[in-house]
Amino acid sequence: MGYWLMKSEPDVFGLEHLKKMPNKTEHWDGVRNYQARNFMRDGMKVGDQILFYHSNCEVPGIVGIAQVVREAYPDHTAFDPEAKYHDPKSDPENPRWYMVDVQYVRHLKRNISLHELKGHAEQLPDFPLLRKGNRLSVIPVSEQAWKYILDLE
DNA sequence: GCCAACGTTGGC
DNA sequence: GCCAACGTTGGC
Repeated sequence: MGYWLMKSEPDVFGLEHLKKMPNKTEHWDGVRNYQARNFMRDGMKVGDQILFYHSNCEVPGIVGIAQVVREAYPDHTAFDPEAKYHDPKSDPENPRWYMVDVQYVRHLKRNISLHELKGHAEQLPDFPLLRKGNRLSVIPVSEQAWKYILDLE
């Protein structure tokens, strides 16, 4: 079983939004970073668990859990000239960007803020979120880090 | 709103 | 292939 962390801006699409979607499921479109794409396309499997992280907000941190319910397929929003994340270099014959479908699992009993996580940096040596300048929106999480973080809950 | 970090673009 | 310019992310 794989573990991941995905960032989202709660003002744009937060965990509450995901919970209210039909089937509590939404496609994770708009990823336009090659490293993040590769993690989604090559790494994510159905059933993988996701730490849902809120960024760019009052208290950035992990707020809940989601899971992968569909493996990577072309992000069609890249083909649409009207779409915010349109990419003229991506087309249906040769898609450049991919997305997965993500389903709401649950909120954490309490939010685990970035600030709090920083206090556990020693126990989370490989946790990319704590690295300076980290901007990836899709990040693999080790099983140890997954368990450690959920034990904080 | 500021700014550091970092990815991408494009001229050469 | 180098690197300056530029755009974006995201914490603060």
